[in-house]
Amino acid sequence: MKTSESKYCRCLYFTANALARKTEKLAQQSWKKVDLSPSHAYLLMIVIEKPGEQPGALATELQLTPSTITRLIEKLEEKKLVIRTTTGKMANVYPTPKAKELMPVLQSCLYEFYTGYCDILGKAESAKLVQDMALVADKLTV
Amino acid sequence: MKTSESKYCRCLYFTANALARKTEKLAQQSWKKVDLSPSHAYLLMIVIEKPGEQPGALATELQLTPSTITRLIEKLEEKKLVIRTTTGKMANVYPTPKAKELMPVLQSCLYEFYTGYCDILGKAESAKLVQDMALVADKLTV
DNA sequence: AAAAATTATTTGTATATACAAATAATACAT
DNA sequence: ATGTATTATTTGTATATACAAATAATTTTT
Repeated sequence: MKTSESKYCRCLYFTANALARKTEKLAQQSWKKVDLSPSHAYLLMIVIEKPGEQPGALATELQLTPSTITRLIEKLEEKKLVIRTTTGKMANVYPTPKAKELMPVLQSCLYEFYTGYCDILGKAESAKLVQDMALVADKLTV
Repeated sequence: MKTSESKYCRCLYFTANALARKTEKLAQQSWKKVDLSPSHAYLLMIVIEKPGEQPGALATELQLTPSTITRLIEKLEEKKLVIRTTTGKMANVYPTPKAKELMPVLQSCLYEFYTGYCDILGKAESAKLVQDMALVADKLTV
């Protein structure tokens, strides 16, 4: 079945969302082996790479709202993968040793995901699309 | 602020989702005046155009799951914009007169949304992107 | 230095969507 | 014709995300 048969389904809203749902599903597969959703996995990788970064900065980096970051961190904390220290109004998020040990597996999940879609779409084509989408997302930022 | 500063944020998953969130927000603006979410509005327009279509077919057309369609229909029913008739295991969804009257406004919302992003992105460029994304979504369909 | 404004984070609640199970009806096989 | 399989829809529940309000701390103004 071809994507979007209706004339109403040929617009940016529809297509962007449909593609996001498809990639979400694909990514979920790739990170299933570490029992993390893609969002949790990306956040965790950033925290491992930049220990102590603040929720607000993480929100900016991941283009999610602060409240969403709080929710993601809560779950990673439950899983003993990060800890939060609060000094004043600021919070800092650090990876636990358990998280650091997990890093190679996380990276292999990322690699698997990446090669998975490159196999289907072609490396250059998917890189181009990612770049175009990022550019458009920037332009649409109010 | 540029989209995705982290090296982890340069992949299909991240970019597709970020773009989808941006367009979702933009679309919400456009349909606010009819007090409908973009998904509800698109579904309603299809129902007006193809009265009596079944939930399963609507799910296929909108690339959403049947359960999501049920939920969307429920809300449109509450708002007296559609009615559902159930014959046997099948259901048919019809627009109410109220919905038909609303159609021109819905189309003007769609037009506003469309011209809104074309103004920012360029008509040809956005058409190209939409086409590319649809193609990729198709290829990623398992 | 006290009051007001700003900033960072969290919490309560809401929306969009999906998965899995339940339900119900039709079609198929024997 | 009866039992089995298939199909269409709905329901219960879960996830991802956001908005608005609440909280708490820092900075600015007076």
